Amino acid sequence: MSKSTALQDIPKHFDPNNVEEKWYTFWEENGFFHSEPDERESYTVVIPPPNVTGVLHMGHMLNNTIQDVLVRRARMLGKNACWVPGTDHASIATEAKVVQKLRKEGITKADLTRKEFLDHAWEWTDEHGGIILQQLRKLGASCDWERTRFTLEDDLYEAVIDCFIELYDRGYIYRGKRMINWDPEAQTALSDEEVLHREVQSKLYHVRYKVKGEDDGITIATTRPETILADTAVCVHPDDERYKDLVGKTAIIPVVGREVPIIADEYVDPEYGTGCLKITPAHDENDYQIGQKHDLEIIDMLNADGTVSEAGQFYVGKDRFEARKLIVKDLEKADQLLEVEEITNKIGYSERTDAIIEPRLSLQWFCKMDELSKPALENVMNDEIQFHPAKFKNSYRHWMENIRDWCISRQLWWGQRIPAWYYGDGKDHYVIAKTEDEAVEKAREKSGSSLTKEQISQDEDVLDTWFSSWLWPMTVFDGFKDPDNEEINYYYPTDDLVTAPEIMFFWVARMIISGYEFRGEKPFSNVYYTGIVRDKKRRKMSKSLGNSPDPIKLMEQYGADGVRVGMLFSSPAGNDLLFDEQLCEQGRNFANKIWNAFRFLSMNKQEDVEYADKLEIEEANLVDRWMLSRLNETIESVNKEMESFRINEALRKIYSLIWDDFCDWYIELIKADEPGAKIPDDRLSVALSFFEELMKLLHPFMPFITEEIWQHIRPRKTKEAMIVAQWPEFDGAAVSESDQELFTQIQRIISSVRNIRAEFNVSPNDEIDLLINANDEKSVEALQQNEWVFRKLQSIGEFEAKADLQKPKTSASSVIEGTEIFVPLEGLIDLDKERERVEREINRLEGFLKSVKGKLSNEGFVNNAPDDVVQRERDKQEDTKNSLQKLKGILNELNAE
RNA sequence: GGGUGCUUAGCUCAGUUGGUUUAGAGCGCUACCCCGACACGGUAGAGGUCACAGGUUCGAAUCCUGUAGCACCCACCA
Repeated sequence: MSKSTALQDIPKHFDPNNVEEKWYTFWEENGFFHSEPDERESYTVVIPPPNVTGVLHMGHMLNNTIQDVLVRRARMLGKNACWVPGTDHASIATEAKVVQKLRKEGITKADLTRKEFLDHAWEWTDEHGGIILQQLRKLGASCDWERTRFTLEDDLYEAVIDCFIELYDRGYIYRGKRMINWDPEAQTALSDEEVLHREVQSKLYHVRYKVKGEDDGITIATTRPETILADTAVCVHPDDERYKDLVGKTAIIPVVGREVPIIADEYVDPEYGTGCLKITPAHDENDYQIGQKHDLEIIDMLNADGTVSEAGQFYVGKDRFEARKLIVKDLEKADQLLEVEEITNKIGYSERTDAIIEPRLSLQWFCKMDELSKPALENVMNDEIQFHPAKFKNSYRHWMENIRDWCISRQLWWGQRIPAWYYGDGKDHYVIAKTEDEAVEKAREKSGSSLTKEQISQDEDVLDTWFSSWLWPMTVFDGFKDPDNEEINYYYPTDDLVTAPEIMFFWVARMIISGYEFRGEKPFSNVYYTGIVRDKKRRKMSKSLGNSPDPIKLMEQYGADGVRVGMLFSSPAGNDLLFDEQLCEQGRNFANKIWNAFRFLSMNKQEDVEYADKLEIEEANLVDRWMLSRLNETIESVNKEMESFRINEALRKIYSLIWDDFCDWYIELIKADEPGAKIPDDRLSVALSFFEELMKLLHPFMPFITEEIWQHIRPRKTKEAMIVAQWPEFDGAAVSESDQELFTQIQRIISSVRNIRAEFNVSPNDEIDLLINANDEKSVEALQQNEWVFRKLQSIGEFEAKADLQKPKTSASSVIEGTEIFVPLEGLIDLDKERERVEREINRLEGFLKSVKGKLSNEGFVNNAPDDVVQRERDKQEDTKNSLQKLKGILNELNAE
C-alpha cells in the first residue's frame, strides 16, 4: 500500500487467485460478516439451506450470488446485515445416498437396526456435510458463519417436535388411512409435491371380462393390467345405454376368477376407452372414492417394494412390471385381450428416486391445510409479501386455493421422528408426547392402566424434510422454542428470500403458512425467484446430462468476481438463465479492465502527495462536471433498480459507467499532455475519488477486486475496509443536463472526425485541421472553451469554431444537429466517395423529415397530441431542415470542385 | 384439460403508465489499429418491415381480439 507504485510492479492482468483468499480471510477474521442485534435497522436473509451432503452446482452459484449482492449492499447502506447460512438434513435425499453407499459395501438397510443405520448416516454427514458451505466461501458469500445451522441439530429437531405437538393440539394434525403416493424404491410415502408427472408413451389394454350367466362379456380398458388382480368391481355410467342391462349383474375377473359386482357411477366417462372402468380401490385414488361410495372390498395386492403380495394370488413376489407382462400373456392365452392401444398419458415419478409412483392406501400422518393457508394466501395477494417477479402470484394463488392436506410422515429413519407413542394392541391407541416419560404418563392417563415404558412404542416414521425447513426463518434464531427471544424479535421478519420457483410450494408457501401460524407475522418481505440455469441448448443443467460446469473450476479460471458477473449478467428475476462460459469471460475481462484503470491511475501517483480522501473538485471543468453528473445519475438509477430487484440492470449500468464513461472518455481526458509526464496532483486526486465511488458501487457485485483496489488506492484502517464503506449518496444538484448535452455533442463531433479518418484512411497520428461551424455564439464559445478536449483526443493542427465558417475546398464534412464540421484533407480525400457519404446522410435525413412532416400535417395529431409532443416534432422538423440545408450546400460545393 | 408467460439484430435479452431522433445493449461478425492502463484492449462499421392477421387510436414493439409456434406450472380421466 505504498503511495506510489511503478507500473511494472502491478501485473498487466488481474490475478484473482492471488487476492480472493486473502480478502475473504480478512473479512471473516475481522468479523465483518457477523451480526449481533444493535440499534441499527436489521437486514436479514436466511439461506435456502442446501442438502447437507450436497455439492455446489450452478443453481447455487446464481442463487447465492444474488443473495450476496443484496446483503453486501445492505451492509454498505449502514444496515445491520445478517445472512444466516446452514444446511438441510434432506431426509429422503440423504437417506437414499446412504442406502446407496451401504449397498456398495454389501449392506442392505434391512440388515441394520435403526440406530446402526443412523450411525452410518451421521458418519456420512460428518464426512461430506458442509462441503458446500466451504465452497460458498470461494464465491465470496458474506454469510455470518458463526450462525451456521443444521436442520437436524438438537435445537432445531426439538422445534420441529414442538411444532408437531402444537399443531396436533390445535387439531391440524391427524392420522388417517388415505390414498397416498408410494415410492417403491425408497419405500416411503411422498407428498403430492414430491411427485413429478411426465408424459410417456404407454399402452391401453382392452380386456374382456366375462359376465356371470351371460354369453356376452364386458370390455374394460386399463393401462395397468396387473391391478386386475385387485379388482373388486366393474363400473359404467348409469345413463350409458350400452351397458344398462349389465348393471347389477356379476363380472368375473380374468385370471383370478373372482366374482365382482357391476355397478354404475357418474364418475365414468362413457366417451373414454370402452366406457367401462375396472375398480381397484386399493391402487387408485378415484377407484378408492368409488369403492367407499359403493362399499366395495379393498384388496391390497402390492408389497412395499412394488412386488405382488400374497393378496394378489398370482405372480406373487414378482415386480409389478414383470407381473404386467405375465398377465398380458395370460390374458392373450385366454383370448381375453382384445386390443392394445398406443396412447400417451402422464405418469407420476418420485422426485428423488425417479421410481414410478404407486397410489397406495396407507396409514399416514397428515396436516390439514385449508385453515392454515388462509393468511398466507391473503398476505401474498395484497403484497404484504412481495413476489419478484409478481407473475408467480398467480400460480401461488392457484395452489393455495386448491391446497390439499399435507402427508407429513415418511417411512424413513433420517429425520425428526414422529412424537407419537402407541400402547395396547394394534396401532389405534396412541398419545402425542415430547419425551418417553411424558408419553408413559399420558398413556397411563388415557388408557387408565399402569403402563410401563416397555409397553409403549414410538412411531417408527420420521417427518417430511419440509416439515422442518418450513420453520427455518424462525428456528435459526431459536424463535420457535422461545417466541420472546431477543434475537428473533430483532431479525424477524427477515427481509429478502432468494430461491428457485421450483420450491415455491414445497418451501416458500409453507414458510409463509408457519410464519403466520406461529408468530402471526410474515417470515420475509420479498421473495426473489431466480431462474433455472440451463445450458445453451436450453437443457436444464444436471449431473446426469453432464452439462453442468464445475463451479469451483470455473472460479479458478475466471475468478469469483468474473463468474459472479457472468451469472448476474443475463438473468432477470424469474427468467431462465442460459449459461454460457462466455459470460464469465466477459466478467473476467471487465475485472481486467478495471484493474488496468487502477494500474493507470497508480502509475500517475506522486511519491509525497497526500491525495484528498473526498470527492472535492476545485474549478471543475466540463469533463469533471460531466463525470460527476453521470456518476450521480447512475447512483440514482442503480438504487432504483436494486429496490425493484432488477439486479442485472443495476450491474449493467455500473458496467457501462465504468467502461464507457470512465475508461473510454474520462481517463483519456485526464491523461497528461506530454508523453511520460504524470497527471497533475489535483487532477489525479479527483480521478482517484471518482474511481473510489465507482468501486463502492461495484463492490456488492465484484467484492474481491474492489476490496483489493480499495486497499491499494490509499492506506486504510481495518474499519475502513471496502466491505463496510458507505454506499454512494445521490446528489441531485450534481446532475447537470446542460453539461451532459454539451459533452455529448463533443463526443459526437469526435466520433464523426474518427469516422472521417477511417473512411479516408487518415492515421490517428496524422495531424488534421478541425473547423466547426456552430449554430450560435453561445455554442461557439462553449466549443472554443473546450478546445483542449478535442486536442486531447485527436491529433489536431488548426482548430476553429465560428458561427460563419465557409467550407474549405477538398475537405470532408459532416453535420451534427445543425453543427457543421469540416476536415480539410488536401490530397487525401476521394471526392466521389465524399459526395456519396454526404448523399447517404441527405437520404437518411430526408426519410426522417418525411415521417416528421407526415405527423405534423396530420390534423388529428396536431389537435389531439399534447402540446409538448407536438412542439417536439416541430423542433425535430426545424433541426432536420436546418441540417439538410447545410448538407445540400456542402454537396453543391463538392459538385463544383 | 386448466393456468401463466414468451415470440424484438446471427445469439442472449432491454424497451417502465402508447408520443426525445425511421427500436437499444452485450456477445458474435467486418475493417483498421500492439497509440507509454488494458489485444482479457482501442476506433469505426454492417445487421431488425419488433411471430402473423385484424382492431382501438391523431399516433402501437408498447393496448384489445384472433392465429401459429415455444416454454413452464397445476390437475384423479381409466
